Amino acid sequence: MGRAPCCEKMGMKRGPWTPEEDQILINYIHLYGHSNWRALPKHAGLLRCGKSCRLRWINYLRPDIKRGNFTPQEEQTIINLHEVLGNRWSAIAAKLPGRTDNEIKNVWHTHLKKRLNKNQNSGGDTKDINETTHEDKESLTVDTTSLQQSSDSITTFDITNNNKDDIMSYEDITALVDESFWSDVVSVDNEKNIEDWEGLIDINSKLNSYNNSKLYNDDMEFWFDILTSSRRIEAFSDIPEF
DNA sequence: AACATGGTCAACCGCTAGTTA
DNA sequence: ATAACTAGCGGTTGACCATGT
Repeated sequence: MGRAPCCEKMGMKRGPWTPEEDQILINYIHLYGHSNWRALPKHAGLLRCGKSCRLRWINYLRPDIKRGNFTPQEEQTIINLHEVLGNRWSAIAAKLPGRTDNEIKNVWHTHLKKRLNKNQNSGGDTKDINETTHEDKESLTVDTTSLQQSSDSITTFDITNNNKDDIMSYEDITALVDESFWSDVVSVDNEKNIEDWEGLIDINSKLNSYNNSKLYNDDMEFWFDILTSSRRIEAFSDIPEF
């Protein structure tokens, strides 16, 4: 695959955007949209590369951007989604209207990660998913408060083993994350109940596949299987470290 | 007041996936 | 089938600011 030539080689401007540049970009996008980022700066008369324009628009100039501090609910949502999705900032951002992946990433690295580490050291129960233990995998709780923009109610998906008969359905899990995201990585028929593929999942073989980077070249597919199948598998301690 | 240190965040870099010719 | 190209993503950097010494 080829690579687009770097903007600095084209004599493009870099660094912080000026209010004038912002205005030019806003005006242009309002008039013509942004169907082609690469051509946009040229047409708009900006000495920036398309990448830079796109980033500026998405992270700062978009009219639906929500500025200001994150609410405790938003922070909790990030923490919970991060536990499920990992560093998929764009997927997390999709669940936080008005927030950008860059912003969420920054908040995570500057606030939330430290807070979690603190909690961890003081006996807290929230851990990085890469370090999750058997017990952790059995008690992942996802608070989707902010997923429901039009509702004040809190919907919580509890996939603990407190109720072993209550299998988390595929629909439950897909409700947690962006549909398009899951449709990309899950190859199971949507109509099937999770129980239909009980027995098909063998954790060890999946781990082998994962390690071979053949079938599980996407971490989320791997974790999706782990999250769903772990409800059924007693001997989680057999999972090798990787 | 001057300097050091740490936190924050906008922007850049390098890569991959998807699309098109 | 392949190469060229673009959009988008996540990791990283560095400038700026606040706070501490």
